Amino acid sequence: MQTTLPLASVKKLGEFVDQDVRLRGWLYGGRSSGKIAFLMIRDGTGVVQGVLAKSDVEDEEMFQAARKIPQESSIIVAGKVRQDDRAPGGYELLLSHVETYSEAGEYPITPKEHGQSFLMDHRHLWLRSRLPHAILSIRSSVEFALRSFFDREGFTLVDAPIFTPNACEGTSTLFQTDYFDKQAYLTQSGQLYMEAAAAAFGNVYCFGPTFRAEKSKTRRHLTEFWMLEPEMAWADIDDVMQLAENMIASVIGTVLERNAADLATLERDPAKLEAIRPPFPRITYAEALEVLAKQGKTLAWGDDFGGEDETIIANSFAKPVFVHRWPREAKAFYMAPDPEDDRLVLGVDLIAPEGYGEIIGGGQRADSLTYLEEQIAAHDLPPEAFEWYMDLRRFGSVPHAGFGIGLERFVGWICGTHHVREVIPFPRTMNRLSP
RNA sequence: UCCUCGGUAGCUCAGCUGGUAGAGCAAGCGGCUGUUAACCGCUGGGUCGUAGGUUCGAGUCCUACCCGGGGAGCCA
Repeated sequence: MQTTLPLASVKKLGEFVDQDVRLRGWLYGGRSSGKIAFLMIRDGTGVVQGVLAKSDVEDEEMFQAARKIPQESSIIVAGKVRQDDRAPGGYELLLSHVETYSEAGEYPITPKEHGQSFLMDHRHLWLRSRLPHAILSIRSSVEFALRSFFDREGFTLVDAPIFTPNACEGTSTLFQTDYFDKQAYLTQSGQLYMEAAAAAFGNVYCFGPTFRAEKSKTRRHLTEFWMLEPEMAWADIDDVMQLAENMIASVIGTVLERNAADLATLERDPAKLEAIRPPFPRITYAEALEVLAKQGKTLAWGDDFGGEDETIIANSFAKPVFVHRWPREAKAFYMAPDPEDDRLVLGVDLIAPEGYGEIIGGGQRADSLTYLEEQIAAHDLPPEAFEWYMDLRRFGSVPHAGFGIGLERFVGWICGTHHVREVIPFPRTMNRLSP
């Protein structure tokens, strides 16, 4: 074949209309009749229909061979790009040459329906299919948009460690591992490290995998998930809410701009995302209890919300909703006390619309050394594990605040997926460690 | 850990009050010049999750266990 032909990609076919090009990819599927064959060719950037007419190819042998190429074989083709409304995507390739680089065995994922479990067992192959491809493309945009947003806002990326020496919020949900002659744990959160970094750089964030050994089997849980955690020095709970809503609006704007085709593949209505503009509603924990009571769901003061409660609250608003000022017992030891009500701490959660639940948790951190010492004792935590953390209050303590956003819940909401395992390339859940 | 639903061909499933295994798709062969999860014909394909039990006879009923889906608690 003529290797001098320009190499095209499916995404850029529009630049080669009426030209002969080469394309390298995989056979996604196809149909054929006696004298014409349609090959769906996938190259990673998209899928294009190749049309192979018996009269157009170099010899009949190539036509007969091309009809029988097994699904997902890697192929190199040549042909003329043509605009045609009959083709999905608007362009098709009038093939003159089809060459198999590596013939595939019997491919397990067929065009018919499969169960979740079967597909996840073949996740390494399932990634090639349209829906996972669209979802993971959006995930890539979200990560890009998050980093861009924080970079524009003047935040410094400071990577937090994955191995941590001590159980900071109880051991039951931590993965334990041997670390030479000691025990180590996989990180649950980079927050305490970000508090240290904020005193060095001002505004910082970390972004990486975190681990929870919770035996949770729900559509919102993974044992390994990605979390982005910004932390700001000289900041309070209101700064947290403002940063969070600007971040979410910015990311959604990027996805709407870059991934319109992916959202269409997922049949996700962009109008629901276009409506997500700041400011988001802000209600206190006490007000949230009233919202629930009006819907006939009465909770005692101090109770945390279940998944169903979060959905009721979310459905009462058109946008994501902040719930702030929580009972001290419901939140972690490092939360700053509310100066106006000592039963409360300055924590804030953001509940996503449409039942996607809590996607952000954060708040203002306690900056008083004596208050923190009391809280560590009250929570029965080993004080020696927090010596370095207490140093942050001994050497120039400032009001500071931050939050963590769960990437998979965020992407799941944007994509409208049923389960968070669909939005991470290789999910880790209680019952799945491979592929 | 608890509650709940499920495990039958490569896949998705049907299989009635117990009577000896089915469909569609996939695969293989053949046909068809505009297909969109193409269509038409033919062919091959099974330790019914595992181990016991009841019965003349178990995919079907009983017991235990294993595996998976969904949910609760906890969380992002």
